[in-house]
Amino acid sequence: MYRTHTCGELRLADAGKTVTLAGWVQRARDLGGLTFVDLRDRYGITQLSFNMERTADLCAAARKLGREFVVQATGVVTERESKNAQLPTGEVEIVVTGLKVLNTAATPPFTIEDETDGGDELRMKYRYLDLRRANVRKHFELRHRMAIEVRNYLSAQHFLEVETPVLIKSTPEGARDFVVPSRMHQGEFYALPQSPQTFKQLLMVAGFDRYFQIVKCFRDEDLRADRQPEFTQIDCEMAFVEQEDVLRTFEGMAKHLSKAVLGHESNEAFPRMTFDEAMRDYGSDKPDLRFGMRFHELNDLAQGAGFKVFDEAELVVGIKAEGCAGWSRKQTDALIDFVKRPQIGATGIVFVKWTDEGLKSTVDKFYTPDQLRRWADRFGMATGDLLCLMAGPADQVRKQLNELRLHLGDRLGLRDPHVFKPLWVLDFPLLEQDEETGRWHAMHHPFTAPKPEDAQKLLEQRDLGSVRANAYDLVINGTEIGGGSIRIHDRTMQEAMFRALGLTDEEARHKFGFLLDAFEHGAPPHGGAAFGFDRWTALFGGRSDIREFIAFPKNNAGRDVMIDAPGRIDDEQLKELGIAVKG
RNA sequence: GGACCGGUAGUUCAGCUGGUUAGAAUGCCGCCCUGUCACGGCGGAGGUCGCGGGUUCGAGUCCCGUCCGGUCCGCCA
Repeated sequence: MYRTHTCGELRLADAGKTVTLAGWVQRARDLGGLTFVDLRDRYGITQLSFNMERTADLCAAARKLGREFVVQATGVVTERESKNAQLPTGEVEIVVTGLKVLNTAATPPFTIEDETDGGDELRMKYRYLDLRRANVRKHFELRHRMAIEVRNYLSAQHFLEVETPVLIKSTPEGARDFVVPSRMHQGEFYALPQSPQTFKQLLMVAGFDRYFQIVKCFRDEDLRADRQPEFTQIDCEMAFVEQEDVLRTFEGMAKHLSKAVLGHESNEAFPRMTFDEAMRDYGSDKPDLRFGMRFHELNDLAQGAGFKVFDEAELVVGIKAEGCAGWSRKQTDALIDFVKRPQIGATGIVFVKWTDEGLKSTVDKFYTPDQLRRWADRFGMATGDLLCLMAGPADQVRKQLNELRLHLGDRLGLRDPHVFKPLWVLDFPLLEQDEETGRWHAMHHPFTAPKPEDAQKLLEQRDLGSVRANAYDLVINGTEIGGGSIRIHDRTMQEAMFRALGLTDEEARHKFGFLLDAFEHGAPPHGGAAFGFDRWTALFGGRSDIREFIAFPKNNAGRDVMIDAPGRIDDEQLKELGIAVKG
């Protein structure tokens, strides 16, 4: 037997017991006649004590222990002469009577401590050492609790967990697929699923009624701090439901997770906003509602005064930064620099500040104090506030002002990671048009049903841009946590959708014939949702980088720097697969 | 595909408008120390300044290219 107890459980009440512990050497402190060793495992740290007078040989051995050696120690639990209140086990120590080195260890390249000296690159290369750190491990404990509670909730709601295949067929709609060559069918490829979408719909046709799965999904697209090529989704589908049923079910799940995992309890219904409202009031389809700064449009009050930038703009819109009227020229210039960066690409900001001397703007020569007064009224402005106004093409300027709003939220400390503000965004457009090619793309995915009142437009392929979908996103703190829709369950409608997306009937049959066929065999009305499990966990963990919550993540170039993947394969393997690689 | 930030000791970093032997902290090694817990004291080793080219009397420092890491835009049905 390697151990009788873990390193986190012994207390004063255990004094006198003879125990055996096993773990890693966190640190050894050699005081000359006395040596202390902090022994660490997943559960905590327990101090081992060695005394030169009583057990000289053991003490000598303890002095030779290096950091991260794996050792087994037997001894008597003893009350400490000087206690450590910082440690749960701090009142006791093990007076060691037997010590065995189970394995030595090279000096680690960074310290295994909460405040490590290791940079990201090293931490990822030696991820197995990084994961020894308590504050990294706690991310996985959180992830575990989240998964357990998702299962608890959904199971109680009669959802059935079903596994769907990972080797499927490429359907190049939307994201790029990862493909896997087939040895038995040379020249043919499987694809890894971007989501189990069609399979879960088929499970509805199968009459499973309610399905879920915590499942890996794959998308061959560029990475971000919150985007990995393989990620985990809480994937759900329900039969015989309308949008309201789905929203209620998953609002319930979000509240359950919040309560069970974070201890936050609330009976308040999540606020709801249509896509159009979100874009108009926040310039984003995922507004961060932890703070205000709602957009207000000023075309009617600001145009026609001879200020060309405003007069010629499609939209004049602004936000109010409370208490920022005292900002210096340098500070406001920094905001202008921020929005002028190529990533945002705005041309500038017009400021209006309300100080003790009254309203003052950077465009005073075009507007009377009375006019500025009317602007101020629209924003509910008070002394000390600062207005930031931007103008330009509507879509563009909304997007730019959204960036400025989030930036100001950060600067003013209004985005507290421990405050959670959920929001349902509803009524997304079914389709969006590619500006260059003029082609229509599904905004959510091609299985999303149009709103019943817009269904005729889709069937007749007219006015496609105005077709709304029964699609919804769950947004928390400005992060898209998940989304879903009521699906098409009718062959004719699904064919109309594929046609709108520019697929010929033949292409549609070739790619999705199995689904179209299934719709002719008694497909029930159904709908569902999917949630980004990594993102949700990171959010509850107060972080925005999902890599911190994935045991072995990829770097920003899609590489696993620990195992050095992707890598080349042998010529022999290539030959078996019938694949020739250039270069 | 694009923009920006970074790369100097095992590690985290400093190194000014170019200047002679490139520093600190920590880690590591050695010696000392009987109540430490970030133990303490003394001593020591440790560097192709990512790589290549250029400018210059002289480059860690300036310029060009390149590689690596990170953030973002595009992309992500």
